[in-house]
Amino acid sequence: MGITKSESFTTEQNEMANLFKAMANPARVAIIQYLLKVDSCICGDIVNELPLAQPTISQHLKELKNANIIQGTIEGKSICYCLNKEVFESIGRYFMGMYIKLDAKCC
Amino acid sequence: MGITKSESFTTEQNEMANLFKAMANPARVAIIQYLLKVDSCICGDIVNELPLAQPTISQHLKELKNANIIQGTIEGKSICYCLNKEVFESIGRYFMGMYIKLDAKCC
DNA sequence: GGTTATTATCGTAATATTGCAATATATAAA
DNA sequence: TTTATATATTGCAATATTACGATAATAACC
Repeated sequence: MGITKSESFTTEQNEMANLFKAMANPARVAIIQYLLKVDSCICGDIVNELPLAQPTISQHLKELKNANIIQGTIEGKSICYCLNKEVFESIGRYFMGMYIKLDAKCC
Repeated sequence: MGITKSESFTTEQNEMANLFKAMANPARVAIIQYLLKVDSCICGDIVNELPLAQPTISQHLKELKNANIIQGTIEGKSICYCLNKEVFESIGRYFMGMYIKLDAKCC
């Protein structure tokens, strides 16, 4: 055992879990916050900003890109990264929708 | 290494990461969705609903409770679980706030 | 007390994640 | 074409997560 039983759950449940997993690390939260502040930047900027090695940052950027949270555009010899606006809107709606649906009646 | 360098990041960044981590698993997403549907239930109901063993469900409930996503109240020999409304409001606001801050200008 | 029902904990095996050094790749500049 | 710059990939060690069987803890009921 030790492996998540993904096949036992719906595609939507797995997609939500993967989206949260992409944000479930302080370095990736910091990258998202930094991108929110500067709008867009190159990988090297983040390496200078965070106390992590370049390969580590590169790996985190890859995971954020796989989850469609950020996008990267080649610009000469560097790559320009920025946040994907739609993702944050849809996550926000997901949670606000839950909040509205939620009854105050609890145990 | 292999350990997350939590001490290198802010308390807020670690708290957000931990909150996402608590939801970064399809079983826990399914538990949250089930609780949204039924308002409240006991552990045994979730064991019947999901294809996971009782100790596994119990462990997932513990993690959700640690993250303050759910709360459990002792009711006789069983425990009644329900969602914490405030958490979903605050996460929703976090993302909607990001969406509003986000400029359309990307790379 | 003894029994049953419900949930939690312990121990463990399998797998996933994190971080980095070393190295590879790609593009621009000289 | 060599050199410098920027990012990605590989390989690995340390640690974390996932799932479950066995077992413990707790509370109601007789």
